[in-house]
Amino acid sequence: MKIGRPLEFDPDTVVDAAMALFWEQGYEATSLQDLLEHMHLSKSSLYQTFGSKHALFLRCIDRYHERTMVDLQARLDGRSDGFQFIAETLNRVIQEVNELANPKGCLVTNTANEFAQSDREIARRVAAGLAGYRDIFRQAVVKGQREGSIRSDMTPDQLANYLVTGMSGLRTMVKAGADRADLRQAVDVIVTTLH
Amino acid sequence: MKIGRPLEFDPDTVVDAAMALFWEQGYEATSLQDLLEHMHLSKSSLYQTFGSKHALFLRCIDRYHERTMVDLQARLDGRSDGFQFIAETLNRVIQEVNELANPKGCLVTNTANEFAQSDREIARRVAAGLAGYRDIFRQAVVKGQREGSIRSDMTPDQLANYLVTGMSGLRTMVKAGADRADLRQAVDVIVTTLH
DNA sequence: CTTTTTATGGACCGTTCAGTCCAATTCGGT
DNA sequence: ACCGAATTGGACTGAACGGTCCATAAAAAG
Repeated sequence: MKIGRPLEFDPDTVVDAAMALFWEQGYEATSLQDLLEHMHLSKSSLYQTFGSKHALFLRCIDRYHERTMVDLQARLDGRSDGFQFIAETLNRVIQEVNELANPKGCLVTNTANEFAQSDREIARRVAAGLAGYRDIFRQAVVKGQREGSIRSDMTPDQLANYLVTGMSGLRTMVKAGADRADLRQAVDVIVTTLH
Repeated sequence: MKIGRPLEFDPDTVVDAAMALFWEQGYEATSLQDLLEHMHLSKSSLYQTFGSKHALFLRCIDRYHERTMVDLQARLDGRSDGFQFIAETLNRVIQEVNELANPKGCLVTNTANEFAQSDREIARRVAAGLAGYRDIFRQAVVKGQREGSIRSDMTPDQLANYLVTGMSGLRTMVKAGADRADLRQAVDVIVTTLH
């Protein structure tokens, strides 16, 4: 069995580069030119490996989702306090305001806002991404309720939907250029109302 | 003083048409071709009247902001109950899910998500738009606190930031294709926590 | 060293983009 | 009727878009 010339690049590495671009600029605003330069790939290699810009984008979303879920789950599992996990997760969104000049937000919610329901495959992935976030929050709420740090007069599902909504809202506020103080107030209310 | 040939169109009417397109599709996704067809204008007329696609967009945002603010203020003033106003405003966001196949959301928050801070003039208008929403909510909270229907252990500013965040989050959830039931739960929690 | 398999660079494609320009037209004022 | 001012349609522009294709290069297997 003959095997041809091997790839000169690591697929995961170049997908990471593409992901960073899409994350920062969105799908439409990221040109093939952009991608080729930052992935250090020739056009042929990109098309041979990924098929199309669209397919590459889907792959980036999948990778993003996978990574953020693993990260969130690890942070949740490695922490006894469900309430603290939630507070910390929301506060991380605010952190971006200082760290980046123009915050990238979350690839999933960015994509939700760019495409809405206009692309089936993308819509499916966005829905899956949101469902994942909701599930993480649900777990955290269950944990917090068991520990007594989160109110028990509302179901974990209710509070999970509430928290996903809150986090998405924060992301939009960050992109809209809201002051840190205003974001802080919003987070404070969300966190306070959990007790 | 001689006056030339008069315009064959009403500027306000054609701006409304452009606004609807930008609202539905976003700035980049709306081509000049699109605009010309829906505005029933020739290219020359558009450029002569508005200068550029970008300038037209700014004008659309201004018009949108002006109209929504007038509408919100009128609804707030014509209602004695601050709490009810807030509940109704949040519920209206959910309504879209049934009414439109793919919901348009809010032009201001859509724009925030599309451009973030990458365009100064747009960023300014987005910030102004959000500030307007926050002010409306602040008024409603003050009213509700006076009436006793809204908790008084938090300042109107705090709750206003909280509510703007919540509404923005709902908009993202709608675009992401969230179930009506899930949105309902999120709104219920937000509304409940106001008491 | 040859053959086979595959990657690669770069030329090329048709389309669409926002924007410019001008000749023809249309209307108000005199 | 005429003139001046302003609108209008349509041709045109250069650049950028995503995508295709092929000749060349390179490496692994025999």
